[in-house]
Amino acid sequence: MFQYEYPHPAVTVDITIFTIRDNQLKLLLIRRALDPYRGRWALPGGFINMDEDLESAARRELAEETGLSGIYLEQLYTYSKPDRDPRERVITVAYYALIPSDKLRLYAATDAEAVGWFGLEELPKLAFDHAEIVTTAHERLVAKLDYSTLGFQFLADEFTLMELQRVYEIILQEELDKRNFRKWALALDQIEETGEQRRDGPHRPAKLYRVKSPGTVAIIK
Amino acid sequence: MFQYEYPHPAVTVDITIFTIRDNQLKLLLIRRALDPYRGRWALPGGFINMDEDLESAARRELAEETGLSGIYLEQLYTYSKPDRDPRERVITVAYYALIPSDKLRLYAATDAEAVGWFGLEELPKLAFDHAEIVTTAHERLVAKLDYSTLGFQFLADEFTLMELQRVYEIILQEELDKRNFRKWALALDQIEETGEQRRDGPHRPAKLYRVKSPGTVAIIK
DNA sequence: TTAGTAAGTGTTTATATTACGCTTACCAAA
DNA sequence: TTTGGTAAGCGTAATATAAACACTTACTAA
Repeated sequence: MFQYEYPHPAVTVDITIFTIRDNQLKLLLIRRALDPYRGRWALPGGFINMDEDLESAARRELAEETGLSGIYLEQLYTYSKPDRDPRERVITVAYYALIPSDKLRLYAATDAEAVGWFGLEELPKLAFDHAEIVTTAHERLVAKLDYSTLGFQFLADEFTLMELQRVYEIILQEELDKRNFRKWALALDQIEETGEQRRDGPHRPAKLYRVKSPGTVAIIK
Repeated sequence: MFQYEYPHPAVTVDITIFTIRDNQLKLLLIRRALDPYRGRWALPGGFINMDEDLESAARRELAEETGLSGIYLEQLYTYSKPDRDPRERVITVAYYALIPSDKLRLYAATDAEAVGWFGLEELPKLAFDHAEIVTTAHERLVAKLDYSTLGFQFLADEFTLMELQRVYEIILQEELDKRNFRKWALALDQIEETGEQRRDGPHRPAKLYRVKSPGTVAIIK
């Protein structure tokens, strides 16, 4: 038992994990095995430990669900409506993470009976205020694509310019001009040729690129 | 006494309150009357109540320090290093607020023995991790000036274009071209003439403007 | 009437963004 | 070995946006 002179809220982290799969922007949901909202789909997350900061807690949860570390992760917003959890006062700090398409493999964690990737247009009804969190995370992702190199985080270490363009087209939901896109991407001075090529079908092979400083997201413009 | 099965952190809000005064961007600090960091300057803030959400708590603190309500307030970031407060585990949700220069009058709150406005170049040593919070708040303010109408929040209900330009010059720390600035400001379609003028010194009177939707901050571009 | 002050106003130039089609390298089937 | 199909790769002209730049106007005070 833990006692305090004044009441304290519980604090959780919840993570909106995005990836690109099947030419769609998808996010990871778990089906809750426990009350409240048992059986309902929800964002992965959980209570923080007293000796870890919030980002560590988010990375711990991320690793539990996906087995991945070293993933791009950013704090999104803190949600605090007094009645957002029926059990007790719970404040949640939301994060969002971006996973390269080639890295995704899922682990079922103990507090979830199922786990799955959902397109944004086909989301089930979510537990708590998670639908609101997802909307905010999506807005942030779309906005930040414009003025940062966030989009590169969806790609493997080596990628073609066409793969990069597809990431942008899928997230922005619009077709982009090939020549303008390539001009723009190269002018950023954030990627470089590896010297290798990828042969992939009955056509000219594509040059492979890598980001110059992987892991870091640059603000552009 | 309040008991929990698992340990819970305390949760506070801290607010970086900006205003423009004496041709400088200033922020409000209080001198702490209580331990820890007694006598040290700090951001205004305090513990949340269990029946209010974080924004309400921030507005409550803001009103206690300044007597003002209806002020622009935005959540900034949540700070969570386990040892950031020597008393116990405290997570703080930082907000920032912008106060029109004409509205500022200060009230000394009970937990502060003094209160004052400080330019960013002349900040005293701050309690906790408040220096880091101030830096982030300042970066956000500068960044957001560029793609939103945040800057208008520093002005009274009626203002001249020169006053608006001064806000931008002070925050961006650079001189702006008068004609280009006015062209830009009017093209935003966010302000309108009141029809009134302000006579102020031995020169041509300036037209007064008002924002079309006060209180709302538009994203521009 | 004159001198001083800040408000108010357009045009030109430079830079950034958008629109747009053909050639190249490779594969597979005739 | 030639031919047809496929996606990769590449440059220029048109338009839109941003930057540079100086004089006139309305008022006050001496």
